[in-house]
Amino acid sequence: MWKRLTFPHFFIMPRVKLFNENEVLTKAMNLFWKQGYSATSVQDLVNHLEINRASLYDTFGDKDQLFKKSFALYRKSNIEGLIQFFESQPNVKKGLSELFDISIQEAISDKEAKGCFVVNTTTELIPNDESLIKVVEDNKRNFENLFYEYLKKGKYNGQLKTTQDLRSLASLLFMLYNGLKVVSKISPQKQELKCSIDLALTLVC
Amino acid sequence: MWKRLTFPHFFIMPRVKLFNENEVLTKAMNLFWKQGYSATSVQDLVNHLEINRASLYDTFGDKDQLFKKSFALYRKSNIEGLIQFFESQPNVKKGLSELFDISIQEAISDKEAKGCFVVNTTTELIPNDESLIKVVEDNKRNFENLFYEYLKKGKYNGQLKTTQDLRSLASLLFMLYNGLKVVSKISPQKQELKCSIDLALTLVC
DNA sequence: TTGCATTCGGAATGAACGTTCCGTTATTAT
DNA sequence: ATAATAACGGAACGTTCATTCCGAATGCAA
Repeated sequence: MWKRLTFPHFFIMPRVKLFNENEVLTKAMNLFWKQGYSATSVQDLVNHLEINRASLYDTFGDKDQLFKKSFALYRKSNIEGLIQFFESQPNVKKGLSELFDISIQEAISDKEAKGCFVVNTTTELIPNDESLIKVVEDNKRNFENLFYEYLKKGKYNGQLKTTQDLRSLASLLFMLYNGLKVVSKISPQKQELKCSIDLALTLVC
Repeated sequence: MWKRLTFPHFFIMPRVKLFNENEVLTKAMNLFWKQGYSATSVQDLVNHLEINRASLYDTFGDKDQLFKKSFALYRKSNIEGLIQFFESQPNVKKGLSELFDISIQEAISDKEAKGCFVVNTTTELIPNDESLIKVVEDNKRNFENLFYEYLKKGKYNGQLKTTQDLRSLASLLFMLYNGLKVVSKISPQKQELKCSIDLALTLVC
């Protein structure tokens, strides 16, 4: 951060940050994701982020703000990842199938079994934290719209023959996605999860 | 609680509890259900349960044990409720439809939007609390088995014509149930939820 | 080199945490 | 009435909580 004085030839360049703000925010995101808001203490954060207490407060504000920035980072990369994925999958039926397969694979691979940060936050803090309600509603709308547009694309190019209401189908897929993220924390068994999902995806035909 | 001395004609009946243990446990269950484990302090419990701090510790042990007893009470009434419900619904297709309808209605009616205690606990404490893993696994198995037996009954009495694998269908229903409980916390809108569920239930035919 | 803005390490803050303890009160069989 | 016992109210325990503060260290422009 620079401070520009009255005379433009007076510039003061103080000591620079010794850490990368995005890297640290990612670390915070992973810790909140794993442990939730309440169970994560500032001391936990100081330990895992490997920055000073004061630096944490100077850079990110208090615990609340750091959590919200971490949560925003997660949602952003989640949504952007989904957009990119759909763009990379011209076959809608195969794309949806692959999307859930990847989710299952991620759930199995994650030894910390963190599940989904949005799902975890929803069940932990909604509706007690009013400032988060709009955020998760918005996230839901975004997800469902992406599903809907993708389904619509498949319908119009003839890949999907279904006569079901695509809005309902989109919100069902979102609901299923949430359910998968919960069940994955209980028993992350590939075959069982895959059978359930494949069965549900017979609705997309 | 009695203490029987050596000579059976010496009985001592001390002051009795001034509260109903089950009523208090139900209150604790509702508070943990609403707020989660970490966000609920012992002071919160003392306030809401309207019993003394010492009585709480004397009767239920520490916070951990009180939580686990509350959680067990929830699971027990949940499972027993499901068993009774299925027994009261001879028509399997209609029974499943009604079950989810009731869940949706409950979600909309609950102004506290507590969701499902098991789902909330799973996302908050699994897998960080090892002692709970078996418990939620067991709960999942119970639910899926109840779904499975109910589906099997429908299949054999001719109500269901589906050729799908009933085990997969049962675990899909459980996954869907979990998803519903999450989405209900975000936007408890009857019509949207019902459309999604009805669409999914076309798989049970 | 000097001066300054910022980071850093760590102590310090007061409040809240879970838990324990104790003196008092209440209940019941004798 | 008395003795015995548990519930009760509330203070007190040591710990951890989120947050603030301060002196020292650091890096950059002049």
